[in-house]
Amino acid sequence: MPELPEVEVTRRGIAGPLLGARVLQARVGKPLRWPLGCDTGTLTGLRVGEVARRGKYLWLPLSQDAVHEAGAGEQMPAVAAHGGLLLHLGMSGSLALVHHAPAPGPHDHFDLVTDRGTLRLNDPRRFGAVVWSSALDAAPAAKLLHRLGAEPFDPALTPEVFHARLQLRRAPVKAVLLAGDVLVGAGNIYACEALFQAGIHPALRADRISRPRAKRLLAALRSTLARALELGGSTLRDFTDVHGASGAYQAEAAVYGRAGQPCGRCGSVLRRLVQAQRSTYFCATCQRR
DNA sequence: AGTTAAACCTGGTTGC
DNA sequence: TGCAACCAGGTTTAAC
Repeated sequence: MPELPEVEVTRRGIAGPLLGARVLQARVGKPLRWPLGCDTGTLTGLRVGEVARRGKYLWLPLSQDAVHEAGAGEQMPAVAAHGGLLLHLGMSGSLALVHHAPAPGPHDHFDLVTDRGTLRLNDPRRFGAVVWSSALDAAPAAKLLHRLGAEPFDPALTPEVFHARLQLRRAPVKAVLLAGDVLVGAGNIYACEALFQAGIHPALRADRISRPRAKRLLAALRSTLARALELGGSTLRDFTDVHGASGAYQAEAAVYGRAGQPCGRCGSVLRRLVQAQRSTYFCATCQRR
């Protein structure tokens, strides 16, 4: 489900409302990809900082108040707890922010109850994750983030840098994009769409992409992700923003999920192939090796 | 070292 | 209608 646009839509939906919110309680449901890594009680009383995104991960900073609020005689930890939650929406996850949360449904696997509302993770397939980490650059968060490639809109990712990184890879360009270690954010939908827009065959080896074509691919990735963000992401089945609204990009997809339909540019029948265990959709006429 | 399968889950759709 | 097979926005881990 969630690729960079969906995760960023989610981040924008929760960052403002949750900034400065106090955690009243946390609840975990069925197991997700990894255990939370702390007792739910550890989160109680902490305040939420500025929610950030790295790739498809969200980071919710949580820290003790600067002001010591404990009354005399109350037990306080010697060192104030601070850290945060690293969240991933996996394949089918979405976050909702509601003021009066109903009883959790069968797929609601994490609640962060705050004085500004309840942040609830719904994730039928449970490939998502909510993991406590003492800092973004400490384990376990650092271990999960360190392999990630460049942010697609990072100005430091120039066409020259992108091309140079692709030159090091012999795998099909589609597989390299999905791996996320050159550039993060593009998942199956947007990798297919960007390759179509750039006119590049998905099976082309990454190291066979010329400098001009790499430049065109980077531009296509950026415009595809930016357009999806404008439309609130894509909703195939599960994804909604924090208010429950669906994305609209899927209706604009030129190739994704359209095998058997005519290409909107040339009229050829769009095709599907499997790469790295994922479906790739493409136009064999418009996309050249 | 670098690329490719297997694994984690649930549920909707397709086809016999 | 029932049931099996296949498919789905991801990514770590193990195996060639």
